[in-house]
Amino acid sequence: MTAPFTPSEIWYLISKIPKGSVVTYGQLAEMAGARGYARVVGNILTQLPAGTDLPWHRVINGKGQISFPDGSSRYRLQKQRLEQEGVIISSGKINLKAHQWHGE
DNA sequence: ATCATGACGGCTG
DNA sequence: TCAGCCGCCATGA
Repeated sequence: MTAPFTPSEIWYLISKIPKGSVVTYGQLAEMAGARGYARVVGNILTQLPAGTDLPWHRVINGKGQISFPDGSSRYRLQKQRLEQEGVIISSGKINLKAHQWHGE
């Protein structure tokens, strides 16, 4: 854990993402003051407990896509949760310009 | 110390 | 637009 931020900092940021909005892994890293650490943010999400209350589904990659194998159960769960919040997903892609959250 | 792997991202043809 | 390729950082074998 040599990263310039701790898991709890990332968890906090994620808890602040408004319903119906999304942010990218790289964005979270930047918000935590560490450009280039997108991958590490992903590593942290992997450690999340199964029934966590954090809205982890609002975190997607920079291409505007869900970072799970298309069709996998986790992919379907994330997609379903996002659509339920009003996020439009067409052709597996999300319009970042329209849904991306830019901080508080 | 080296190698592979991952919920990433940017550049390029 | 899209697939490749490469760079990036942490973690575990």
